[in-house]
Amino acid sequence: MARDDEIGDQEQSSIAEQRREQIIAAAVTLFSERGYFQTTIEDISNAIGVGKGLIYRYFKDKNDVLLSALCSVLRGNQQENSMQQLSTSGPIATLRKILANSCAMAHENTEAVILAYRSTKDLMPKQRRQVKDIELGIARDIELCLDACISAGLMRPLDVRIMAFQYIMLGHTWALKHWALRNNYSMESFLAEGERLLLLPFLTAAGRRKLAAENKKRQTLAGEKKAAPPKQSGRAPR
Amino acid sequence: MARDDEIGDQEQSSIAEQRREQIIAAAVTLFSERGYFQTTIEDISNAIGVGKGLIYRYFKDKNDVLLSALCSVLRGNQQENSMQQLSTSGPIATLRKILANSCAMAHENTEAVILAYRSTKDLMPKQRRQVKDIELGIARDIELCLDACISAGLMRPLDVRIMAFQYIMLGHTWALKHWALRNNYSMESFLAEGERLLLLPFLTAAGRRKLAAENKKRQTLAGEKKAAPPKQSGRAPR
DNA sequence: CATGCCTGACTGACCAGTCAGTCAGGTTTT
DNA sequence: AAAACCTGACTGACTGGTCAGTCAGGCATG
Repeated sequence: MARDDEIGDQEQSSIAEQRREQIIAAAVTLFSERGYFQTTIEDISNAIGVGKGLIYRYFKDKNDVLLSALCSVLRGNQQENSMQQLSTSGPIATLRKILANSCAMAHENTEAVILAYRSTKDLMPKQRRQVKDIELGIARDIELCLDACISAGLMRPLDVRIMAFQYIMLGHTWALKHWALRNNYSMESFLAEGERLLLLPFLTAAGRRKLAAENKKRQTLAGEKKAAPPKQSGRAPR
Repeated sequence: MARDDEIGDQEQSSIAEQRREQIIAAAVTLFSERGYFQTTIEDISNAIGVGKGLIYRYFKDKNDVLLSALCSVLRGNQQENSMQQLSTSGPIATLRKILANSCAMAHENTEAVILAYRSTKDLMPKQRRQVKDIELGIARDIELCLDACISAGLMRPLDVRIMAFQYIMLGHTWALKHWALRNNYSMESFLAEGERLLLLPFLTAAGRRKLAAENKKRQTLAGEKKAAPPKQSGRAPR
């Protein structure tokens, strides 16, 4: 039915691989909305208009669907990060990009982030390990970047492991506490305040100079593309 | 069977109220361990050595048990905080106490914190509101304390709402990411680094003086009770 | 014997996972 | 080119099992 009209942006060729992706996509949506245990395999198969039995051609069992869904979610933002990890711009720019990506990702996939916190424990221990290793990988990347800033004299020495998790948690907080924050902040203002809390205070004089220079450059370079660099946070009225 | 031998430390008089507490305690433990959907009502009743039907004398249905369990968990640390909110010592000391309580609570009730993140969505919308209101109350308390610090000139102005959630999330992070942090940090070293990230950088000169004075006083006052005030974080080897 | 705490067998709904069977498309044979 | 044959993706009725919630009856106490 709707098989041929939505391919084209997919790089995966194999038709079987496409089905797999399709199932995972539906699973992420449904698990996010209703939770793992309140979603039946039939819900998933109905969502993509196939029979129940077909799911079991592609996945061992329901738990296997969950594992794939969670991995897909987690890898979603790991990729975005590591792509630009040792980017051409300096380590401070990279750090900012990490914060920005983390928030943007949490903004667009709020439900998926929540799903990860909700359902990781429903996996078997070995699968849980797998999911955690992905997150550790993300943390490691951030640590490297922080280390780079510190040894370049741009940032004061600090515990990079804990700071890395603070960086990760900034985006997660935006997703997990959206019910308390969304009314009062835009994602941009939240991110700006995040930088003010997790980046600015730890820069050395040199680091601050670098940051200012980057801001200036970006301002001139981008011209009028965006009015002003985020400066004031949108504090809530009440 | 095991009905009479474990009462006595309970201050609640009504025998019915005691049963309720007993059920909630068992529910918190079991839900934490296995999750809401993988815990049966019979599991709970067996855990306290009563029949299944009895649970329904005290709770409308299984969901009602979950609500009570979650509220019990959340109220656990709200109380501890607000007790000392407008404490006799200054607002900075209070702020530190909030961080310390948050971490200590997360340390002792790791599973319960995780439970809250896992299962709040399994409540009905109205009940969910209830749980969130409790957390908003906690945030409000912290905001007040931050405001007090700022208007006393001890802390530089910042967005107190977001900072309040950073404070809450510090403890939650200790619980949620314990699998990555517990090997490398003691709760004390984590807390110390937390202060270094979320308190110290935002103090004014006056604030830092105040903090130093408090540390000194506590050091002399407590004598040799504890060797040194936390100074170096225990960064991990690998 | 009456009151009320308590029990656990029972019911009905629900669902993961299975499997015999269908059918559209391709390949070989005539 | 037509007929016979094959393949494997796909279906959905079915099974076996689980569990929330009920209720008739048990037991203890006053």
